[in-house]
Amino acid sequence: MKIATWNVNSLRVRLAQLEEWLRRAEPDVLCLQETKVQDADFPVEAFAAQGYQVAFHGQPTYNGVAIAARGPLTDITRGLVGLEDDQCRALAATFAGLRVASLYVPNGTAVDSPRYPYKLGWLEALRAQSRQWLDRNPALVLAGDFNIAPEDRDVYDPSAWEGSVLVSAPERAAFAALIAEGLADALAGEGRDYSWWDYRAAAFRRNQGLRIDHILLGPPLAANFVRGAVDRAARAHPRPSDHAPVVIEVAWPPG
DNA sequence: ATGCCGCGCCCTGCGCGA
Repeated sequence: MKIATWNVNSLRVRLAQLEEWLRRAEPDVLCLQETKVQDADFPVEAFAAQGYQVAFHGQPTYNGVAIAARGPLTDITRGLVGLEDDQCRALAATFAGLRVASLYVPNGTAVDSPRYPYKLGWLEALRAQSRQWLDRNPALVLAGDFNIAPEDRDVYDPSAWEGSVLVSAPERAAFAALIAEGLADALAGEGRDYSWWDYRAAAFRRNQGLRIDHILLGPPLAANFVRGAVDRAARAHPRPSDHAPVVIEVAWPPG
């Protein structure tokens, strides 16, 4: 079972790349973020042509999440329980016995921005929602753009980033609280790599990146983790997203 | 210190991203 997540930074702009990438990477389930497409305009046929069923939760201009899978997606839910949010940032569905969530955690903008407490509140709602999901089905996958670099080794220049948004202590504490619910950061060990590089200042060429896109696994999936990696080739593509896909394999169903 | 780039949608400049 191949599980992937990719912040595409506009599905419309990246659709041809994504179609090519699906043929090459062959994920069984793919979580997308920053689709920036409202539901009426979602390119369902492009996915169907490659055998993928889709669920999506989008709005014009900003945000937008989706899940594509090689099989039926059931029990689709939008948003997070207990959180009023007019931004389309969370979508969950059940596929092949897995509970899969595609997540676009708010950026926060800066630690002194009004969007920063919104980010921390959003993360607390995600933690509470994850507790519920795990209690219902421990085969949980949280995949997406978390907009948090969990440790200094996930940052190309930790001293330059110290205390700023994406690395600040409260954000890292919120990430740790998610993990403490019983989730494993799939690429915390082997395969650990940056997942985002700024478009500006030739950041990708200079490998000035951050690891902010993550796949978190519930216990039965973490126990059957096989391998994982960041697909840097996608970031090297002409006119790329600023994020690269994260792809993992788990032995699922087990045995 | 700022912009460096890229996206969307219209204020084709500006907000936003990370």
